[in-house]
Amino acid sequence: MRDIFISAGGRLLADWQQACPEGAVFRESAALNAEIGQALIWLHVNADSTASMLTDVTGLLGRFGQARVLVLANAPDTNEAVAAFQQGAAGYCHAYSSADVLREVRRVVQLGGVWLGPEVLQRLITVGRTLAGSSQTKINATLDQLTPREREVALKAAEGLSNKLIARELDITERTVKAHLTAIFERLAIRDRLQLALMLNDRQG
Amino acid sequence: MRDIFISAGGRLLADWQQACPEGAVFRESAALNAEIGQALIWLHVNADSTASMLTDVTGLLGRFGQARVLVLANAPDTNEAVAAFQQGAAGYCHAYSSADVLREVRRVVQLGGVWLGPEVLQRLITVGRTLAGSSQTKINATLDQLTPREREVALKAAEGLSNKLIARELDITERTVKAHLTAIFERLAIRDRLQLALMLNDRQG
DNA sequence: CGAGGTCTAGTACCTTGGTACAATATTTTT
DNA sequence: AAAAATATTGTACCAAGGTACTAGACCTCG
Repeated sequence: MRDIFISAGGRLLADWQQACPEGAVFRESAALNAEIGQALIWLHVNADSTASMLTDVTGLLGRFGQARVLVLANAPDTNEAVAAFQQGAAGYCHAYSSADVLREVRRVVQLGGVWLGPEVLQRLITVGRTLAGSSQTKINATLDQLTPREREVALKAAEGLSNKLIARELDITERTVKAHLTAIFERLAIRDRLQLALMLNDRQG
Repeated sequence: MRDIFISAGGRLLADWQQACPEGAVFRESAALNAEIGQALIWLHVNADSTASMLTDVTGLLGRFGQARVLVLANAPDTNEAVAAFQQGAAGYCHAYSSADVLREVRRVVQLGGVWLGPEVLQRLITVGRTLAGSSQTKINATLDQLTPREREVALKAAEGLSNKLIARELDITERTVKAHLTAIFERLAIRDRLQLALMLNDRQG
């Protein structure tokens, strides 16, 4: 797995070079255009550019689906770290980490894992899991507004089943399915089954 | 917040009673039919019934959106615990936990938190986060199969926008949007935009 | 018992989504 | 330079989704 560093400075810090002797450096993410395959992209950012960092992470992952992106922060910040992970980053660590630490990070990420520092870990447990929970209860609160039969129809529609199939599975006519759906849409104040699917399948919190 | 215990035995263990003097017991989840409001449901299960436990958790949450479900396991198992949380459980602990532990669990859950034992915690971090990561890369791999323009259309369609709106936003005709979508459906081997939304919005791993 | 909610369903109609069968221009790849 | 991929659009057509208006059967609650 190739190591690619993206740093405005355009040069490798000593520890980076020690950890990844083969690493290549680019000044900006836009400079990457070739076929890089399953690369490991180290994105070096400084504290005042969270927004652009996030854009870069999503951008890179969008362009190079096989790659994994790691963020190297000059001034690590837990909020920024959480944001980075939410964008799909595979790791977030101090830019001035020792070569030993970097090698460890590299190993974990290369094996398909995600590298988390202790503070971030703590945040992800509390925030992340709380959000997941609240998301679940939000979905239940949504379903709560519906009658039992409507719930059945709503769940099947949100899975992507057609009216015809739902009708067959519930042993009612397609017309009745439509009746339920119309009621559902009105009660939940949404337009169509796609909105319903988005409401019921959204586990982001 | 009322405490409701569901246990095949139909009686409270000593420690449960000590932790929740007001707790009511039922022999099965089906017995619950009244309006229970914001209850705390303790679901007692034994090791050989993971499947039915999960059904009960989802069932209870479906019927009582306001309630929070805790699982009490005779023989705690990490896999089962993870499964329980994925179904929306707010806690998973040993059925023979001491009253002190139960009170602590209760407090956390009541405050909107999720109670995690140390082993489960470890699992959720490694497994949970890895899955989240792989889910993200899976989405990127999906988008990778599309041309840049198709990606734009796909993302907007997955957000729930109509063809007309997508056309307006991208400043092309609705016909062109349809052309892109047809190409997208064929390449991803799916039937319609709802399947697309499910593919691109699924963050479950 | 009557009011209201739930579940069911018919007919009719309109809108949206998706496909078939094209065609043209531009860019990229070979 | 030729071939292939990409981006655009047209006309036409059919299927599916959704709404309007309506209505009977059943159940629960005051």
